Amino acid sequence: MTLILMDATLPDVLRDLDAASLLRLHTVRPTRQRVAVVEALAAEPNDATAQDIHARLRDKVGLATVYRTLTLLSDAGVADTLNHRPGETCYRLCGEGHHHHLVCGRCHRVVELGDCDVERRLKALAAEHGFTISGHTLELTGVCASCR
Amino acid sequence: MTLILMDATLPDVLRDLDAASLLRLHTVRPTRQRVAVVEALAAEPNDATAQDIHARLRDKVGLATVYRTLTLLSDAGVADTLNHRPGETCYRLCGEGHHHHLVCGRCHRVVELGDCDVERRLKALAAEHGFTISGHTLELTGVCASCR
DNA sequence: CTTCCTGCAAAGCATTTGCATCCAT
DNA sequence: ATGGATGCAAATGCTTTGCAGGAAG
Repeated sequence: MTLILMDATLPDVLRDLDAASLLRLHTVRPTRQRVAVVEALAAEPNDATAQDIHARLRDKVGLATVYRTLTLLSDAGVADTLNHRPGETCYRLCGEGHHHHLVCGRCHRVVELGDCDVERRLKALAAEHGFTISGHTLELTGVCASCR
Repeated sequence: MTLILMDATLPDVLRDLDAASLLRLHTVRPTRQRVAVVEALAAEPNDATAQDIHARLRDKVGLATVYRTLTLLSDAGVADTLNHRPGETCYRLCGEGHHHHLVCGRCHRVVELGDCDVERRLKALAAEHGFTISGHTLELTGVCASCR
């Protein structure tokens, strides 16, 4: 069940399952604040920082709770943690599909790549080391065409 | 010339080139502090944070200068920036070969992977988007065998 | 009731910045 | 001399924590 969710795309997850049910599935008590955070996370087109989420939920959820909730969601396997940027941690709901980015080191432009077959190889590689992969981040650093 | 350095392994870089020459090659003025930082970076077995470097250079280089120097080295293409961990930025000299990690989300154990042919594919992929790649980080998140 | 959550404000850290001083050309 | 580099300390900004009040089972 969980696995199915993990592989589904975000729209699918939300179509079939409300935030509260998603939380229960992962043995996380669905409080008002947690539901709000999950929904905010789902509403975010890409990744979101705790600050981003809190901005959407002003007056509804305290900043500290947003931080605590995101950590909780990550531990529970509901959200993935991304460390793209130095100084802040990004989150996204699991099951949105992996994102690969091309980051220009000069202008910081970001090109988003779709899934590719590299992915399949990575999972096989991880399996050889006894790992069960729940997510990954690939960051390519370089200079984009226009900057060059 | 630069390219050769980028592809060499760390020991090679240090065998043929002292820190000062390495800096000059990248048009960076080799001050006493910068040379010290490069050497400290080379002495570090894996990645190092600014704090790590500063710990090795107590009384020799101020913390602020370590930060400024690492940023400079990264911009100049002497060092790569890694965002493994939330809250702190890691650096390593370019040319140490790319590191791939398997990170256990539960016990945080890290398994280091050697280079693999996935790399070649990534560069081709980036080229299709007009990017010139100088480095990359791949982070796989999951649960290791013993935790499972 | 009892346990877990939350909010608020007060820390905690890594990192950056302002400014006076110092160094190299 | 002159522009860049450094050190120190103050300031930032993200994140965590302590604690008292609240919600859920």
